[in-house]
Amino acid sequence: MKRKITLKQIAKELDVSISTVSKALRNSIEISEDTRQKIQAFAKLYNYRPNNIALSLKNRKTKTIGIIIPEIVHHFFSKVITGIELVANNRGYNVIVGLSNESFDKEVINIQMLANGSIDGFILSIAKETLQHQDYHHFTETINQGMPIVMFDRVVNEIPCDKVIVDDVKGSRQAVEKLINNGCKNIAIVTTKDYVSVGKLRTQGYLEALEDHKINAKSSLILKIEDKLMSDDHIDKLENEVEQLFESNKDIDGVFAVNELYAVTAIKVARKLGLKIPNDLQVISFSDGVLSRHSTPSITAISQHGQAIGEKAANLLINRLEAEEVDYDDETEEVYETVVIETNLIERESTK
Amino acid sequence: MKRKITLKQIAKELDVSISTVSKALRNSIEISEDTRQKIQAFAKLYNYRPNNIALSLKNRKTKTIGIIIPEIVHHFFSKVITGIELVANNRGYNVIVGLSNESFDKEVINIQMLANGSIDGFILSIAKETLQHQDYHHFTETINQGMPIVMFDRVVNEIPCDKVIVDDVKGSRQAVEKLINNGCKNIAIVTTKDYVSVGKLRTQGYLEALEDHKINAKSSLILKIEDKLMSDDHIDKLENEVEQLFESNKDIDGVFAVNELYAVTAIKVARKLGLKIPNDLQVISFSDGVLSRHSTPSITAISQHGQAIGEKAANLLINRLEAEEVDYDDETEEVYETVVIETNLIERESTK
DNA sequence: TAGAGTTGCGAAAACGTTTTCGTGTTAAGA
DNA sequence: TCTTAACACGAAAACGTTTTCGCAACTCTA
Repeated sequence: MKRKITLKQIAKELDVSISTVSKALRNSIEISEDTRQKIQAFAKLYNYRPNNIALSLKNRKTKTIGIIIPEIVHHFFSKVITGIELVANNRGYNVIVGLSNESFDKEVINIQMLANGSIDGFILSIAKETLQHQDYHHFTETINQGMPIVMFDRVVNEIPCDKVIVDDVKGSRQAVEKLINNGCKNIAIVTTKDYVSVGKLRTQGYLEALEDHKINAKSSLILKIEDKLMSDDHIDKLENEVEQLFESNKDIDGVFAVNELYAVTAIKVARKLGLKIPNDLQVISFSDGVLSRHSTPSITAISQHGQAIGEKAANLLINRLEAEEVDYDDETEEVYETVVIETNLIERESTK
Repeated sequence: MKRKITLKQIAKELDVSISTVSKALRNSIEISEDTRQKIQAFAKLYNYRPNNIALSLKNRKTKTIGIIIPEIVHHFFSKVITGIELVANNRGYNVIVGLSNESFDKEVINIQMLANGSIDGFILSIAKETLQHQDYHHFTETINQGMPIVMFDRVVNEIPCDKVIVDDVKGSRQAVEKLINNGCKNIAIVTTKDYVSVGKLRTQGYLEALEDHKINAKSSLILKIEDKLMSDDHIDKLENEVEQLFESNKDIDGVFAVNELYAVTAIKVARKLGLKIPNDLQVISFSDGVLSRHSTPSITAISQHGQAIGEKAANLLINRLEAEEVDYDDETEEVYETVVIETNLIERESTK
């Protein structure tokens, strides 16, 4: 087992100085054709590659992006990572992933672990617990130390950084409009409690769509699920709640679900109650994942374009990182961008 | 915007030497109580944290694990990452993720990018293209340079490294046995072409189960799908092939699918043909993901325990990394471990 | 042949740590 | 008062690079 070879070792073997080796390998004209070839041949033979850590230390940048997301077993988030990784790799960056597990503490720890030189900047989506605490000091501290952050999806306005979001309100409104245009008269929403920011926004979109069409929202048609029920253990509890919704509102003919799981659950319950989809009941889901595509019937869904979000976020971050190099004028007030990625509705079998 | 503070700056401010600062912060008894407190207070005030890159360079280890997987938008792989991240974090390591996209070239590039000092070791699952090429030089080179690798799921025997796998053959055999015991007489398998290693193994398990029960395998009941059809674009092509299978074998009463997508497709087609599940047809899927759990009917599936695989792989790798430190006796022949994670069958509505 | 310019290479600093070793000062013991 | 030990701290090396600067040894040119 041969350890990785270094400049120093090459220099010693070939009886030249370290500087000469370095220059020769970078094709400096300072070095004579002869020595250059000799050194390059030797380096190739021993498969020399410069040590990344040493380079990072010298250049004071790591060419690595830190990603922190609430969970990874999730279609949307993994799509985003795919997008980030794609452009990061193309632009010569690596990605290092931390999971917050929706926990505030883990989020803080992850950020601290990475913010000490390991990475050049963050791309992240905020943990639910953090959103509840409304404690964002770890973000501001990081930014104050000169490390840029790009937030996506779950963002908060008070933090000065670039953001990439989908227009949850608009997407939801379009979905509900679709139901209305398809003839639905009693449209229910299955959503989360309001402290989940996207849930709240999607509910808002639902309400706006109804209002636009002069339909009175009925609170009995708004089912707000406790977020903890998302876990697979409580799936029957979720079903019960949805079933109650249907039982006490026999006239429901459309359902807007703020995520895929709520959508499939609604469909499952509806079927159990003898409703035909899409004839008796039409369903649209926010989030276009594997469930929407492959369950039967397939579900009309709002695509958030996770990969595009990831790509955009990565480009924003890298642009900022590489702009900093030129612009040493630290006094210029930073101006941040918020990019909205358009959603679109993918029609499938669950709507007419 | 204040840049991150360094030992040097603290030393300068407090008019002591760098060594003193370093020692004071590490609570060395060499430093007097007074100076120690003064330095620690100052460091705390300025929120000093040692620079990870400098530490990595000095210690010649990064406390970072490189993960390379074929894709991340995939329930199994993201579960594995969750497991890896969990134990890595607990043991003080970060994870850096590279995606091969099933491409040989991207796999090689990713390994080279990370193998130059960025990480201490790899956990990876081999890309399909690499398996076809049967070109594993990038793995052996990495190992020869003293960087340990742990492979999971898609492994190849000729590489000397630790491995974590599921027993695809056994799991499949159990699934098919379950179908047999449930009274199925004509069990079809929907699998991949043989060059996909796990597909081949799962087919083997199917055949073994039949043989064990003295049932003659019929080639007409074995549907081998071209792997490219996994992509969402070719979903109807997949459906056609499955439909043909059913059409030309009206007596099929059980299906073993080597992945979730094949299973839901089989169910979809069967329903279209008027078959009731599980009465007319029972279905079992390899891989227990979101589809098995949440489609209707829910699908009996073989769980591979992705998270457990990730945890085991991470522990194997870190154990090896930390063992190396003690054991400087490089001449001892390395002995590698292959851990088999038991699968188990999760019964749901698609079987009786 | 002296002066100037070119060529080819090495020394050293820097990035931010940790750690070994050395050293000056003070206190204690004889 | 002298020796020794304890104490408190600093200098420097090392990790592996890149790059600036300096300096010999040439090759021209006049």
